[in-house]
Amino acid sequence: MNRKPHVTLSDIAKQLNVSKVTVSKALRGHPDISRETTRLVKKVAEELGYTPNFAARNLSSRKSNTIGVVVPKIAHFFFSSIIESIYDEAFYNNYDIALTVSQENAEREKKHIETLMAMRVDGVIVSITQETKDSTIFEKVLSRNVPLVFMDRVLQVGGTSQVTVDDRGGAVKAIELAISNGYTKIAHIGGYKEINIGKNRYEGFAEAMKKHGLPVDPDWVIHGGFGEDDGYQGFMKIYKSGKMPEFIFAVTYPVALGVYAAAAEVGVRIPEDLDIICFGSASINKFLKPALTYVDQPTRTLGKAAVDLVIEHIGETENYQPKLIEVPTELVIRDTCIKKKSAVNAAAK
Amino acid sequence: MNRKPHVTLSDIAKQLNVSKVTVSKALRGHPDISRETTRLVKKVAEELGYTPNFAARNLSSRKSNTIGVVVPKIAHFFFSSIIESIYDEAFYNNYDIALTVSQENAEREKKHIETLMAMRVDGVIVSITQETKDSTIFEKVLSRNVPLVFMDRVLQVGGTSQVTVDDRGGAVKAIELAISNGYTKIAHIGGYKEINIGKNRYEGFAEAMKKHGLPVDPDWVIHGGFGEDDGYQGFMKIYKSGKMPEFIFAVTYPVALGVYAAAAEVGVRIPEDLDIICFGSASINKFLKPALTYVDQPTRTLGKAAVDLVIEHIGETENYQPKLIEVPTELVIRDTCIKKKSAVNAAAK
DNA sequence: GGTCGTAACTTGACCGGTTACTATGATAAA
DNA sequence: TTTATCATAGTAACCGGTCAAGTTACGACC
Repeated sequence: MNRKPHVTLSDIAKQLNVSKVTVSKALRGHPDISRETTRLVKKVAEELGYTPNFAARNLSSRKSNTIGVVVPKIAHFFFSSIIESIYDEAFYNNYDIALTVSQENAEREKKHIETLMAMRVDGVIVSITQETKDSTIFEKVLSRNVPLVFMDRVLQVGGTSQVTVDDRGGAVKAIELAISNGYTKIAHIGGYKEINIGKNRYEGFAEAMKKHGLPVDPDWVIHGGFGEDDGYQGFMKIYKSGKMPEFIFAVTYPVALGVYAAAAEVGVRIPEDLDIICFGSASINKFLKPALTYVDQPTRTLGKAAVDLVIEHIGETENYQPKLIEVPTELVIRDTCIKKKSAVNAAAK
Repeated sequence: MNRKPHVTLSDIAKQLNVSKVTVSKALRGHPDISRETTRLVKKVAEELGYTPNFAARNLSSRKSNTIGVVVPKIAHFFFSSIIESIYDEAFYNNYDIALTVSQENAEREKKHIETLMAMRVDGVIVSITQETKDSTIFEKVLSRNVPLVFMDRVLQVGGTSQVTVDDRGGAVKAIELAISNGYTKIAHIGGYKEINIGKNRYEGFAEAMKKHGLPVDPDWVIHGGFGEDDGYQGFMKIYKSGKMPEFIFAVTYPVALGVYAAAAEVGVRIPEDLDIICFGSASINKFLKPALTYVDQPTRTLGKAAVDLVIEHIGETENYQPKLIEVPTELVIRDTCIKKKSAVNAAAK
């Protein structure tokens, strides 16, 4: 296999005795060039095995036709399905995606965003890490006039658009379902309060409790991360406190799984001894026993909306108005968060 | 927010009254430039908020420092965890990753590879789709002298390196475990035979059966895809045939899940009525009831090996020797594929 | 004093496209 | 016949870097 330098526009031009501009225009279907010439150019390009050089194209046209994406995790249903929808929507709109994964690490997130800037992506979609606090890197993106859209996990930075889930409303729905099923001793294993999804889900929980005149026991409100281990630890903390709630509202699906694991370990039965509901789901939920009742987040809608939003902003050369899109949630009833058995009689509610 | 054109090397150069080459070299830590000048350049670069332009860099240096990756799926544990390890290893070696997802669609796969070529990625890692048959696009990659490494799912194309799993050996281990547990009526819900993982797992199955003098019933060997639905259909096909095996060897984890779903639907209990083992796992396996006993594929090893291999090939300017790496599997025992309880019951079935 | 080596820069070309103008011949309008 | 217009194509500059090959100043060495 001998080194075959890449075919360029000039190679095609030489072959046809035209200028490279003609070739460039022909390949892009520019009306300047006649049907016949265009046909010839395309034919020769094919024969020679021409492959455009994106670096050259991006450099001279000052756009990359690429949207940068930064997500905290990839091996989780929520994000991987969002990513699939982002790819689909970008593909449909003829954009490329530059995907990066921060692994819930703020420093890595910053590096990735710098790389995306260096790639001169036309826009950026970010779902921040659990630990992201510093907004300077995002302000830098904005100051460069690069459209920035936060998705699901957002940071308050002026001028950015957001696509979020109705976390507060979803949490209220979840708690009200629990209450309507006769539960009063309700705990919440939540995420960090510093991040919107943690904060809003907690607030929805608190709001619903208050509205129904139920006390919120501080020992029954745990704040931590969004992973399985956080759920495990959260449960154990509550368990060891000695007083058990009847019901847990978990901030994410992995957290709920952590609760399952911990409960199994200490012999607490779900849903008999402890019932549960959570935010988000996974493709395997139907195989879980008991399958979790959950607040569904429409991942496809989220991804599509985020892409559409950046593209819209890319179109607007001048000062665009940031948009805040909030997509509604839906309760999906499965095997948990069912009518409380011992309280069936007292279900005069 | 007013349009602020990007800061370039020349901007920094002007400010310091040096040439842009000096700036370029300084930023790269080239020994040509004095400590003092380098310090100054970096300081001004920082002040001005310089961000390199990768397109320009790639164009003039003729390399992108990027590895292209094409996978068929992303929302599945196997691939998403491989991808995480690919990112980690690339990050460690200072390479960027351009990730694309073919969605098991050969045409899309081809398009993605063309995009990667246009990006002039330094190397490509591919896990082909279920339906990929045509190898011309891959030959095109090779003819361009771009290192190509197939990962897990491979196509036989001369000159490519491969990182695969010991599918055949893993299948043999799985079947022998079943046999040692007393099973003789063993079915296989397999993948397409045209693709290595489907072919080799099937062959391992057949080899083990033959070795132990067990018959392979053609009705008990199903070939299809690698998804949950394929498992569901596969089970139903066997179930409707009227004669049930005691044991199923599923080609992938999702296929096994499909079997779970189908079995539950028709009231076949796992593992009592029908026992099962599969290739691959998922993070939620421990929550599955019964948790699947499986042939573990070391995803982190796969991803890392693939990246190391491309990088190695990128290093070698001249004709490199393709390498075939096969990583071993391991049996992980959980709740299925356990000792057969009663040969009488099973036989009476 | 002349030659050489070296540290520290600079010059100019080039990577492979795109873009804004310019040029040419043919045809239509005046 | 002259001028305006249009369809087609060409020219030259530029995008923001990198690379190879100079250039300059200065001390060392014989």
